[in-house]
Amino acid sequence: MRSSLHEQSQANALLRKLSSVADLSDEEKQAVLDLPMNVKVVDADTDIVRDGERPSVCALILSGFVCRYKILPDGKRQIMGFYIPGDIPDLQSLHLHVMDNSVGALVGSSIASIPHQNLRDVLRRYPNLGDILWRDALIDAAIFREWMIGLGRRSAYQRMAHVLCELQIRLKAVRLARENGCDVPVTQNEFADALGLSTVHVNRVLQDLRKDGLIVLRGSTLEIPDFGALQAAGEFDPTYLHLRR
Amino acid sequence: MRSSLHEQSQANALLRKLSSVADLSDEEKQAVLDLPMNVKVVDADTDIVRDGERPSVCALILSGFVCRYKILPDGKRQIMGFYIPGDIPDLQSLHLHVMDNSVGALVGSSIASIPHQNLRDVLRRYPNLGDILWRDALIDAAIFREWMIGLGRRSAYQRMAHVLCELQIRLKAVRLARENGCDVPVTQNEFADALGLSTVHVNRVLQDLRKDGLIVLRGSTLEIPDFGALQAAGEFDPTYLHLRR
DNA sequence: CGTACGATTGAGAGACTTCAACAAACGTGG
DNA sequence: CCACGTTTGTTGAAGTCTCTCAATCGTACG
Repeated sequence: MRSSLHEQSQANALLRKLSSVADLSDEEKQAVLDLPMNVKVVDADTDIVRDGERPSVCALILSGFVCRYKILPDGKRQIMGFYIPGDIPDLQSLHLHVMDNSVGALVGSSIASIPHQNLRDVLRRYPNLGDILWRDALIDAAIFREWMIGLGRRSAYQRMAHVLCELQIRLKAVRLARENGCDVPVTQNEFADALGLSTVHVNRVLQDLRKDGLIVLRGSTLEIPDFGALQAAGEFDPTYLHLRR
Repeated sequence: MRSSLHEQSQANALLRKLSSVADLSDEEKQAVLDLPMNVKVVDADTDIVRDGERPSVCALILSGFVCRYKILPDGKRQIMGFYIPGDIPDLQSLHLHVMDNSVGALVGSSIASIPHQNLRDVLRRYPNLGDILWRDALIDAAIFREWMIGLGRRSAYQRMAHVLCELQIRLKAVRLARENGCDVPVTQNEFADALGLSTVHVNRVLQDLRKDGLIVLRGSTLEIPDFGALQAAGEFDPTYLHLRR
């Protein structure tokens, strides 16, 4: 049997995520559940896919926390996005054969590999499902654009506030956040590489946000006492996430 | 008749573009040519789609030069990409109903509107064509990522060199560039908003690039005497454009 | 031939970086 | 369960890339 109870609960991460951006019929849901998945557990700081590779599977995140990044010739790193359970950070490999960036786990994560071929078969059979995944890829792109805006035109303080709002909302959409906070297993160094800043400056900006009472951050535990205030500080408008309702 | 000779030559812009990233069968080509298109001419500095709108058509660029941008609450602008003939800058609207950015013409341009419904019908009928457009959207996203890298981790000088390389290669892919140069109808102010810089600094960086013999730029006419040198200066690696061969 | 937009220049200011050191937290083995 | 090493966070000071302001210059077009 393809869909053991165990695998179903795993695929649910994907269903939960897809449901947060679109409607699925029961038949489509079952088709997703029937997708063959090879689960593996990866340690923190381990690559899931590497720049230049030509994957034949897609990686669905079941648990953990993952980022997309690229290392420049001079060793600098740019993190281009964070990915959470339910996300498929290398969905692009379905149509773009060579990876132009790497994907790595920030903490121990469990990852399900879905062969491209099976995915393609299902999408041909259920075109609506294809549209939903396409839509998902477009939301990914919308997030890139929003980050570009931050990198190009927002201050360090705003950028940090913005990314924390984004993570809170995205985690909440898949029920992985508390009402006024969430778990953000991202080091200051990683935030720096995501926000185009130095680690030192990230540290100072976080202190400012704390001083202003916008966040309480101890280790990876983030509390947001007043989301509206943080949102205003970061000019965060969730439209770009294209969540339903 | 849908496909008059005139319209065919227009749709060719799209075919030329799609052919630069994937293979199309004759039947698929004809399906593209048969797409109904409503052509309009827009002036420079005119919006084609606006942030917040819910378009029911996609805009195919037949001629001209277009950018995707967003205005921030404080009036700052971030340009998130340049679009050239053959591009469909608002293809996302097919699956993302609300625009989260605007698209505007930088110079007088002619734009063909293709109703979503017709596009959807063709893509259902020719799933391979759907994959090709999806692929195109993924390349768009890859360009966003590359710009993010620039904004986050590259110097102003590198960023400028990089964007000029990108434009030259993309224009060449649709036969709109000379062997060692092209026409770039972008003001220094617009480059500034694209690269996350001030106009003044763009001006100085351009002078540096000229001084170093990497570019000859008079008005909108760009000459690149030694592409390899400009490429090296901007750390430009065309992989992310996912062009064929 | 004036007007307007884009390009250019100079000078001073500011946000963020780099370097370098130290403190705290964490995990792991004895 | 403590000791120790490694990772992560914090602080200070000096430096720099890029910005802002504000004026001037060039040039295309009506």
